[in-house]
Amino acid sequence: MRTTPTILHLDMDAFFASVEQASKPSLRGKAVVVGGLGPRGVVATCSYEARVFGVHSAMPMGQARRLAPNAAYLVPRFELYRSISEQVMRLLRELSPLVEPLSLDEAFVDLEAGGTARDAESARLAGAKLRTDIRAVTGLTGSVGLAASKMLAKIASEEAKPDGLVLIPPGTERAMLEPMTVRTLPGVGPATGDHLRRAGIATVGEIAEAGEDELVRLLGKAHGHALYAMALARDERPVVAERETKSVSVEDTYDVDIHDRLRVGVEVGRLADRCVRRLRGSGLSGRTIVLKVRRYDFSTLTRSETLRGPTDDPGVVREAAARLLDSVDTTGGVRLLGVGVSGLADYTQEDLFAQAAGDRADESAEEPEAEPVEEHRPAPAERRWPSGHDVRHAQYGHGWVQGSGLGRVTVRFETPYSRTGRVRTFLVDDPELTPADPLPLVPPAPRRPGGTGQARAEAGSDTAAETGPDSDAKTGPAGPVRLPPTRA
DNA sequence: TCTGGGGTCCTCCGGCTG
DNA sequence: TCTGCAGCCGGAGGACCC
Repeated sequence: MRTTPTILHLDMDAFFASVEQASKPSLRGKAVVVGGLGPRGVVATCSYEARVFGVHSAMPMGQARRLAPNAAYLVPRFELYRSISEQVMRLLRELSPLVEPLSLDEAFVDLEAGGTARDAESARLAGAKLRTDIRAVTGLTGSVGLAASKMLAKIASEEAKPDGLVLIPPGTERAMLEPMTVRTLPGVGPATGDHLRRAGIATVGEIAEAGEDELVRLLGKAHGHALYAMALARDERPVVAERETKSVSVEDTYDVDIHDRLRVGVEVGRLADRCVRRLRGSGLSGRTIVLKVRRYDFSTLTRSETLRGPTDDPGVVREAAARLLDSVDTTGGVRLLGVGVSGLADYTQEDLFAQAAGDRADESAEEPEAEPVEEHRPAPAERRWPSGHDVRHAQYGHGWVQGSGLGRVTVRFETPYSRTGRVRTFLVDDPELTPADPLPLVPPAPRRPGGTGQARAEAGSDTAAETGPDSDAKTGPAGPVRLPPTRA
C-alpha cells in the first residue's frame, strides 16, 4: 500500500451536457439532458441544472421529460465528445505515462510513475494545474480526487464534484469511509446494496465490523473478500495503461417490439455483420458467438456457441447467430437483439474456414446496411436534422438544430464564442442549410503575441445572462430553455 | 411512453476427462 | 473394469460500471 496520495482520478463534470452547454451559449445555466430521444431512450448525462428536477443518468427519457418538461433534450454527439476527451487524455499523459482511461470522461493517473509528484503537496499542485489546463484547453471543468489508492481517489473526486479537488491524507482513510453508505464502494450496486441492507449492514464501517467471513458468506468469495478489503481502505490495484479487449458486441433496442420471426432473423444477421465489422476494425477474431435477446417483458436471455477456432468471417458469425436464434422462443415479441463475439485472439488467419470463405466474406462485410423498417425509425425531419447537431446556413452562418418536424427545422444561430443567438425556422429541404462539423469549444489562439487570455475568458462564460443582451438570455440562469414545439 | 449500449467480472451448473 | 473425485471448460445468468 502506498503511503502518499499520488493516484489521481479525474472525472469531467456532467461531461456530455457540459460540452453541449459550452458549444451552445443559449444553454449555459439551463437544464440540458443528453440521451436517446426515441420512445425507449434513456438519459446518458444531464447538466447540474437538470439534476435539480430529479433527472439523472440511466433514467428513462419519458420520466425525465415529465420531471423537466422545459429542459433542452439533445442526442449525443460521440465524435465531438471523443475529440475533446482526447485533448483531456493528452493533458493527463503530460503528467505521467501511466494513465488508465475508464471512459471518455474519466481516468486514473499514477503521478508517482510520472515523477510529477512524490508527496501530498506536489500531488495537490499537479491536480490543481491539471484542472486549470483542462479549463484552458477545453473550456470545461473536471473534478480531481487524490489519494493513495484507486478506490479512494475515485471517492475523493466524487466528493470534489462539481469543479473541485479533494485530497485524502494518508492515515485518515478509514475514519472518512466509516460513516459512508455501502453504495459508496465501487462494485456495490442496487442488488448488493439491498442484500447488505437486509443483513443489517448500511455503512462502510458496518462492513468492517461484520468481518470478512460474514461478507464472504453473504456475497460469495470474490466479492466478499474484495469488499471487506475496500471497507478497510485496502486497495492495491495498480493503474494499468493498456487493457486488453475481451469481447466485442453490438445491440439494438427497437422502438416497437418485433413479432415477425423472419424479421428477427434479418435483424440478427444485420447485427452479426455490424459486430464483425467492429471486430475486424480492431484487428481481432473470436471463438465464442453470443446471441442476446430481450423479450417483450424485459426478460433477457443469452445463448452462446464456441467454435473450434477464432473467426472474423461474417458468414460464420451470421450462421452461428442464426443457429442460436433457433433455440430461442420469440413469440410475444422482442425489444432488443444483440450479437457479440468473445474469446478474442489477435487477428490471425488460422481459421481455414474463414480463409476459404475469403472473398465472399469481404464482400458482405463491406455491404452498406440495409435501411431499417420505417416503423422503427424517428420521423424523417428528426432523422435528417437531429436535435443539437451543428448546421450552417449560407446567409446566417453557423448554428445548431433546436428542433424539427412537419417539414420544418428550427435553428439557433450561435457559436461557442458568440452571444446567445437568434432562432429561425426553415423548410427541411432548404438548399441553403447544410449539416456542419462542430466548432472547437475554445477558439484557436489569436496570432498576436500573448493574446490567449481573451479567448479563454469568452469561452469560459458560465451563464446565459453573462453572454449578452439577447432576449432569450434574460430568462435568467435558473430558467430552463424551452425548445420550440415540433409543429412549425 | 419504463427501463440504452458496450463492456467486465463472478457464480453456478453440468459434462468431460484423467 | 468400475467408481469417486478434482479440475477444466462451456454455457447461462446476474451484477455492476460509465
